[in-house]
Formats: sequence, C-alpha cells, structure tokens
Amino acid sequence: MSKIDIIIVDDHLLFSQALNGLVSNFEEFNVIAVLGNGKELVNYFLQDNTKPEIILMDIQMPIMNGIEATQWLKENHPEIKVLALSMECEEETILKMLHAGAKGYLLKDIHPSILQHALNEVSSNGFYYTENVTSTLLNSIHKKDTTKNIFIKDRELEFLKLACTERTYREIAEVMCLSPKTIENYRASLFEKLEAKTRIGLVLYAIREKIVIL
Amino acid sequence: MSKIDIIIVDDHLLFSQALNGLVSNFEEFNVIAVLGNGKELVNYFLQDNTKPEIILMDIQMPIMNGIEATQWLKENHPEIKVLALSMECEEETILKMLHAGAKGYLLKDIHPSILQHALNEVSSNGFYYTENVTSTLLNSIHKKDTTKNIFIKDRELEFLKLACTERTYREIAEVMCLSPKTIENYRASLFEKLEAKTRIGLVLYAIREKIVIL
DNA sequence: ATTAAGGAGGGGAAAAACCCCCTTTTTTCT
DNA sequence: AGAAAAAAGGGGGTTTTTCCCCTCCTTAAT
Repeated sequence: MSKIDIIIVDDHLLFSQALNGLVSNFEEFNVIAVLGNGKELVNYFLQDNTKPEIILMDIQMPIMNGIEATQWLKENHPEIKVLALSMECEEETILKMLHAGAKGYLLKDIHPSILQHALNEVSSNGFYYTENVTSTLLNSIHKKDTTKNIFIKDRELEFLKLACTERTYREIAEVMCLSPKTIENYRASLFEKLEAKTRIGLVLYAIREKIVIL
Repeated sequence: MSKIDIIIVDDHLLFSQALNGLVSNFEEFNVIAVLGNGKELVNYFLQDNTKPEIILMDIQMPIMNGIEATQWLKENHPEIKVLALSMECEEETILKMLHAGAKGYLLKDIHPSILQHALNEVSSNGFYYTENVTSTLLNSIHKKDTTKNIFIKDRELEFLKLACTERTYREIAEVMCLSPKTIENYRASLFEKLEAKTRIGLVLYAIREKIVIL
C-alpha cells in the first residue's frame, strides 16, 4: 500500500515540525515537505518537485498567507486538495478559505485522531466539512439577506474618516475644501446609510468595518 | 542518566499532542502529562501526582489561562519552572507572564532545536530569556516615563463605556441613575484626563485602550 | 428634457461643550 | 482622632456644535 503524500504549510516551526511527527506516525500518510508560508509553497511547485495529494494549510502566515496560497493552487494545481488548519474561527476567514477552494477547515484544538480521520476523508471523498464549517455557511447565508449593500461614495468615505477625529464639521469642511453645508449633506446621507443617529454611530461603524484603523 | 520530567499545558490538542511527540524525542526529557488548561494543571497537583521539573505553558487557554496558572504555581509549587510558549508577542502579555514567574518566554514559531536548548537552559540555569523578551522589557521601562498615570474612576469608566454608544448624555444619565449635571462632571474630568476635546476623542481613547471592545 | 447626484445654503431645535458654582460622603494622611 | 483631600452627586447659564428639514443651483447621464 503506497502512502498518501502530504505537505504541511505553517509558519510556526514548532507546530509544523511537531505536526510533521504526528502525521508521519499515521500509517496511511507520508509528509514530503514542511514549508513556512505560501511563497515557499509556490517555489516548491515551480521547482517541479513531487506533488502531494493533500496540503495541510495554515492561514495566518507571513509573506503569503493560506488564502492566497490556496487560490494559487486552485489555478495552477487544482487536483491538489487543501485542508485548512487554523486557530481562527472567524466567519469571514472560513468563508474566504472555502471560496479559495479548501476541501475542509479544521481548528487546531482538535484531537489528532480527528485530523487523521479528516485526512482520510479528504483523500477518499475529496472533502471533509465539520459541523462548525457548515453552521458557519448557514449563518452567512442567513446574514446575506439582512445585509444591505451599503455603498459609500469616495468623498463620503473621506468625510467618514475625518469624522473619526476631534475635528468639528466646520474644520472637516475646511480640510476637504467644501462648505460646512455640503459636509452636512454627507453626514445626513451616511446617517441614513449606516443607520446612525449620532456622529458616535459613524465612528463606531468606521472602526468596526476597519475603515479607520485603531 | 535520569530524564527531566516535563508537563505540557495547551488547549490546542493537535499542538499539544504533536509537541508531546517532539519533546519525547529529545534525549534529555520525558513528558509526564499533557493538559488542556490551567484548571487541569491545578487538579493534577491536587491529586498529588509526580511533580515535573519544567512546565511548558501556553497562555491563551479556556477556563484558566497560562498567566493565572503560573501565578498559582508560584504560590503553591515555586520550585517548578514555567516556560511560556505562546503565539502572542504583545508586550503586555509577555510582561504579565514574567511577573507571574515564568522562567522564559518562547514563541511558537521557533525551531524545535531552540526549544530543546531552552529546556536545557531552564533546567541547568533556571531561566532562558531570548532577545525578544529582554528587548520587550527594555521597551516597557522606556515607556513608563512617557506614560502619564491616567486614573479613571469606576463611575467615570462606566460613563466612558456608555459614551461609546449613540446615547445622549441625558440618556446616559438615566442609565446610570444620575442627574445630567453629574454626567457633565464626568465628561469634563475625562476630557481633561484623556486630553480629549470632544466626545469623539473619548470614544477613540476607549477603543484604543480596549476599554470598549469593537 | 428630465432625472439623479453633488455641492451649497437657511432656519431652528436639540445636544454637547464649557464656564462658574455648590453639598455630602468617603478615604487618606498625620 | 481630626483635618484635609478625593470621590460622588448636583445646579445655572452661555456658547458652540450637531442634527434635521427643506430649497436652490449646477452638471452629467438617460
């Protein structure tokens, strides 16, 4: 019985090395490479090395992250199955990874035997989706309905960023070279769009949506 | 030559199990237990089990985190050396862990051989501090000078949190069961303390200092 | 030619900001 | 134990900012 080739991509050396030992101990699998980020993975394939059947992919990585790497694989080596292995359970991250073509999404706090099972499932069925992932998908579908497509115009965005400072509207008008009354219109339209009742609401929205950083 | 007993405390099963394999492969060390959080560690000691010489301690853990667990060990088993092993490189976390009595602080992206070296150092010298940790300590000393000791009183803090909503001051007064005029005093004193000129300034401060989350 | 969007504006009410002042209780210092 | 300081609660009045409604003028696209 020939073993199934696996590549591990994770920037936490301690984890990737330890995981290497763990997976290598599974009868059915053989780790052929341990890489530190997406860029190293791309280079690995550009050098025409042995192709793995499955890649265990971390998400948060320097230089080239797991999502970008998975997208690259989908375009260049679509037959290789990516199994995401991350600590992040944020909905957005999971969705991005699945859109990029991951065949499964595991959290790092699972039991090794589940990893083994997942690897076997991915190898035989082509995918392995946990309850966690499917419920996230359901959630996101549900949300899509309520999420209005909020379109913020360029100048409104400029204003929104300036609204997140201690400048008064009059000062913002000066900075943007506009009349205070025009600023007033931006304010009103953003209040409506973002369902804000006060300037504080604008600030909270901007910070939540990472329109302004910190 | 008798091996040095080690306990691993980490909630990420995949990591802890894999790390177990890794450390067990080091000639000098012997993993006697792998636990999922601080509470499990406390229970382990309450049951009068074999004491380890070193504990490899994760920080972010459910129920009882690494900092709390290390503090408990300092009071109850001060001879046991704790080597922190985390992904967090935030200054505050490192400082808290060192204050709690950790003999070293490693990031999870290190090479396994560094872990081995660190374990040996902790065993022989009693500590192992990387450049990373010492530079963080230096930084924090430097910062102490410029950081004014901003002291926010309990009620002020309550007000500050409420100020980060779309409530008017009058509404905040109602929520806090106070006269709007008292709220006015809190506002004025926070404006002075936090060097804010408008309510937006308060909100920005509160979010930066993580007084309000998201 | 009409419509939509961006820009500019007026008037007025409400909220926020900025002054000054006050009492009472609790804590801290000596 | 007693004085002083700090914390908590409240008040009056003024100015500025914010908020809301509604109008008018361009300009560019349908």
